[in-house]
Amino acid sequence: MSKDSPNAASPSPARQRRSSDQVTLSQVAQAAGVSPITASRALNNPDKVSDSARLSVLQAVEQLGYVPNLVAGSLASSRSRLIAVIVPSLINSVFVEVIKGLQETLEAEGYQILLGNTDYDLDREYQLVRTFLGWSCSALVTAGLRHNKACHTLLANWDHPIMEVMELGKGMDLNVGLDHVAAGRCMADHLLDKGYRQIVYVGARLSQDYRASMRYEGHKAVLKEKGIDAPLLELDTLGSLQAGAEGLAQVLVQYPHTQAIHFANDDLAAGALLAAQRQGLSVPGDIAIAGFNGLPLGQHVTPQLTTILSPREEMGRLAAKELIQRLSGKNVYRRQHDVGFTLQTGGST
Amino acid sequence: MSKDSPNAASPSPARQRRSSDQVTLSQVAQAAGVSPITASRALNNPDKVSDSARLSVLQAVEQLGYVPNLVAGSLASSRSRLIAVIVPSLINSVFVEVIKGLQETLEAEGYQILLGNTDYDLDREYQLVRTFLGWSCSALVTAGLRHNKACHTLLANWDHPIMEVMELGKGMDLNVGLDHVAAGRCMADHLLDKGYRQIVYVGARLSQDYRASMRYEGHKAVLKEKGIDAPLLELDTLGSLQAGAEGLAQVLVQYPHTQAIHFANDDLAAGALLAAQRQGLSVPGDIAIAGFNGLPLGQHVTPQLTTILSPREEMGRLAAKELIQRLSGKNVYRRQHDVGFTLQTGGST
DNA sequence: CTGAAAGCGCTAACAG
DNA sequence: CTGTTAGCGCTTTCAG
Repeated sequence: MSKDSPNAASPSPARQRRSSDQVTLSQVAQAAGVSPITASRALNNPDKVSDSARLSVLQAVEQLGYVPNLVAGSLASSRSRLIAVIVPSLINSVFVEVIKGLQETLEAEGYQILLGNTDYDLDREYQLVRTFLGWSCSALVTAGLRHNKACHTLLANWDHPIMEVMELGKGMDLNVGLDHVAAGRCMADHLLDKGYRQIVYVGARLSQDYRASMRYEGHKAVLKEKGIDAPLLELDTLGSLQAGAEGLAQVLVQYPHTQAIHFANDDLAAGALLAAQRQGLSVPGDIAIAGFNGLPLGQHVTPQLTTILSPREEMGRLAAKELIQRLSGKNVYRRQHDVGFTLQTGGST
Repeated sequence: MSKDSPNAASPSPARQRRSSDQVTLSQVAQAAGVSPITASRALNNPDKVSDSARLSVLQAVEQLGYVPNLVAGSLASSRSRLIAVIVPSLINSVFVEVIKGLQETLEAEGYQILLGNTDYDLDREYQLVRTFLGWSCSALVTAGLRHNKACHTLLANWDHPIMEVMELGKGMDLNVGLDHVAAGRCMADHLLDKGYRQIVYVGARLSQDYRASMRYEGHKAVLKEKGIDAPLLELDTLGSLQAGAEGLAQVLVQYPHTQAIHFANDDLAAGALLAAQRQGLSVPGDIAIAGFNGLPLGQHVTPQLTTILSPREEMGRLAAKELIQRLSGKNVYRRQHDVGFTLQTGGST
């Protein structure tokens, strides 16, 4: 009268589930002549198992072609080794470089990246965060410190590490980035040093790329301190070489006496520089051009682009290292890391 | 004498698991006054539930701040809405553009991307595939048709869609890409048309970037047909503007009579073109330069770079669409899509 | 349209 | 070092 007897007139009828043909850990254990939990330990905590047990388990794994079901493991342990990474854009190479730094460091530690793209939409970010929390991610990385209210609430109540990268400020947990206002000031200082007084700041979609507008704030502050106007030209197209060329054209029309253009990034700046070249304008003779990011491109155009170099891959690597520290139980304090930036003076100013 | 009585002297002592404070679907159901399964249906199959039930469930979700546990759902249903995407590099913007196309299409359908980077290492690819299969991914996308044997076996026995992108050929399942040999032929034809006869092909790490070497094969075949030598210069550094500049320098030394350089990609070609500019070499007067990819950069340098445009984001979008078709049960046939390429003639040749 | 029961495959907790 | 037991939170199956 065993409960499991197939013929028993038990109240619960035999209910079958479509069992996938996947090899399970129990099968491995059986083949190895140990209990499932020992097989589990042989794979996840090899030290806590005898050599002979470990060996026969590994052998059985090989033989049966066992692939661990990570979903089941995560549910049971409520740990996933999944790291959510949320960026506003993949077109902008800047974020990709941060992802690269994150990825090479995290993957080496056995973490996997779950990638989300908000397209600069904070509501989208909230949706992504919800989804990712549902995957019991071990940690979450977002580009930027700004979130909508729902997202903020959700994250504030989440008890895993949160890493906010790119900019520096009052974050939710961990923070690795640089001071964009200071970067804007730095470049403005440089342009003033060089003797330019008629300076236009050109950016693209600043309401979205608010870090670029922080740089403009720094830029403007410096000029205001000297009593100099800081006109702003905002382009409607995304930052790109093409947009930079258009930016140059618009500046020449709207502000004909301009001596220097401070572009929000190197894509725009290089686009303008190459366009100037095509039009026979001398840089910096007719007009000086500066950018931000320190993309390789800027170092290969003639004249070399004056820009501010930000350590993007390094930012990703550092963020990943901090997270790994946290996830291994160390470093429980909130931490903020300023990765800094470097003014790179080229011939374009 | 209830089994669950906390004071019962039952043989199984009360074993507690650290229950996370997470709100569960059962709690939602209870708050809504329905059974868990009805709550589940209200969220996943809204049509199969009465309006009143759906409403009270959604209300309870809101009130309790319920976040679905996707891990548990996946385990129970063995479906995950996770798509594994494996690329060989994130530095090379080409793959990022494909990812972007995939991502915008997949995310719109509620799929999430699990990102892996092999660094051009097929063993690493195998490891990633194993891990990703463990997540019960709904489908897998890899860049390229080459896998090691273990990986091939694993994938051959996997019963979910597999999409191989970038190149065209005999794939495992679905395939979206372009013919790289033909692309190489196309550019070689163009260079011959223009009257060049001393042509060097310059690539970087061709054993890794085997698609570039397929293009070289096409290039070589065309030249051989005309009885013309097709010297190859292989750089040891990764493809970049810097490497392109070095490539130019090496060609000028090793093959001083060279009339044209066919570079494996636009990064190299643009790097060479900008370097030529700095050195006062005339392009194409002193030396002609051609690339591959159709990066925006090539259209902004002077002279414009002759290149072959490949529709990368489009490739990602198409791949995603095909996968979605397959995942919704349609389109059960093996499919191959040639996205083609376009010769873009610039002033550099 | 709704519900009860039975797992998905694995690991935490406890006991030997 | 090894095993037993009981879930993780959800969805499937079957039955109303």
